[in-house]
Amino acid sequence: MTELEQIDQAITRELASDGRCSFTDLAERVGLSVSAVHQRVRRLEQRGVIRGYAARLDGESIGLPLTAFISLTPIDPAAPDDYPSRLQDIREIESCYSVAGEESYILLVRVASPAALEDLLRRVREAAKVSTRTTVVLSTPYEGRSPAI
Amino acid sequence: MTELEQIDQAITRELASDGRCSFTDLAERVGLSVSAVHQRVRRLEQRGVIRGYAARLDGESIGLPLTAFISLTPIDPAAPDDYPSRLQDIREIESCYSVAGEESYILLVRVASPAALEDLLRRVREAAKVSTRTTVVLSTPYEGRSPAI
DNA sequence: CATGAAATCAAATAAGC
DNA sequence: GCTTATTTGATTTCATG
Repeated sequence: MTELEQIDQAITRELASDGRCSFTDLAERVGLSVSAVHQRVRRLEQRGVIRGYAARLDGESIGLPLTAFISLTPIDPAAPDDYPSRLQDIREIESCYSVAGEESYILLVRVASPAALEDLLRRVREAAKVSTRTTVVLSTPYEGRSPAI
Repeated sequence: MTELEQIDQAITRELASDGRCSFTDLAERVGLSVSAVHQRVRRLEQRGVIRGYAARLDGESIGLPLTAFISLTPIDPAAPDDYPSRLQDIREIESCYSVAGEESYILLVRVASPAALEDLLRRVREAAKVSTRTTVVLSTPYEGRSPAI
């Protein structure tokens, strides 16, 4: 992990907020030739600085209007700590964080309905042998803003 | 909010996991002509189904190795509920969720160091007149996976 | 709404500095 | 590692079914 220099910072910042921006535009914005930018972006991808690109989708429109956080607490504290792999096939789970604090993991999930959430919780408990605490999201004032770099 | 038909679902699914995919590739993957796909993507963007595109960045590489959840509880329950706008200029906050449950809001933040987190917490408390509970992320097994559509 | 063709523009590679 | 030049391929518009 080596510090990003100015120009790479500028490129990642642009792509964080406008992931489909053309190399041509990018080159203008950061003040470099198109092929220089092209090389740098490829390098940032290879180094793993840029992990990929995603369209940000509206939950309502795609039929997944219900977002929730699910906190996991192991039932058996001596059980092996392999929760992420036990849960990775559950596609409603968009993110999985291992955390310090009262709980061991926090999941961010998106589902179609309360009934779907109920079913998801059952599957999570069964797959991971955990107890759960669920916090339903009422609204999302903002999400996925660009990092402060 | 009208149901997405099959082909638009396929397009959004592709772009969710590969946001920089060319229209040409997209057309092949969904089995339509390039210009038809082009029209549909523009339409999905205009309808707000696709809210934008983002590069997914590696926290370590961009100098923000510390991720945390901050839960907010209003100090004065009678105060106006304008926390998101009071906090929106704090760039370390990537997401802001209004939630049901013990707390009122959950923030997802990324910072450079424990000291930066301490400073951020001070600014959040001051700006929003809230008490905070912070859960530090130890690792992120996965994040931002494509929605289950 | 989809297609196919035409024109414009961008991406990708290579050569030279 | 940047630049310019070149080729290849993608984007975008438009006319048409």
